[in-house]
Amino acid sequence: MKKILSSRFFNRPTLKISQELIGKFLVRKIGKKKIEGMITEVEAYDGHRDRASHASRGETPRNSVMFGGAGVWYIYLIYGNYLMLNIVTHRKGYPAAILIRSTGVSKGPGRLTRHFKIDKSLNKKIANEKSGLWIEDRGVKIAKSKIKRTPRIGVDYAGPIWSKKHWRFVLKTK
DNA sequence: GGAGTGATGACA
DNA sequence: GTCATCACTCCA
Repeated sequence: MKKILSSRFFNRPTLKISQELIGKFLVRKIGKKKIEGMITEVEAYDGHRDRASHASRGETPRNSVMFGGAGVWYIYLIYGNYLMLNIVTHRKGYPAAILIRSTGVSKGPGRLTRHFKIDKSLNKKIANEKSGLWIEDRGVKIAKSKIKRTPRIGVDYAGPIWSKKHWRFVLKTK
């Protein structure tokens, strides 16, 4: 069983999707070559009230894609070196996205984008075969007990209320 | 523990 | 135009 996740899948509450993304497959296609890996770690950024989210300061040229429709990539540069890969969720007008932090074949969000040869040209593109970057359901079932929830990484600046929310989802290795 | 790195956003 | 900040990684 193999099914590409469509915008319908992503047009739902962010935290619910975050949990379901664990065990799905990230697929990158460049020409005839495919790079793929199972998603093992994600973080949710949900709504304009989330102080850790780029959307907390309102809409800007960079984050405008978060305010748009679901199932679209949000890619941006951080610390002058690393690109972050996010998938936009929730309905149009509600700013939310999920940061894909890790797959089985790469550790860390900056390493992930490098491994999958993701660049800024994919920003604002729809996650499907046409754009060359998408997410698939391959029928892998992950029990809820196998998913660990922790606070998000690197968001202390957002203050205790938001930095302590358990919006990071990680696949337990054993 | 600390440097590197450059786009972005806030402010003037 | 300036300036501080940052959803990270690497090396010590």
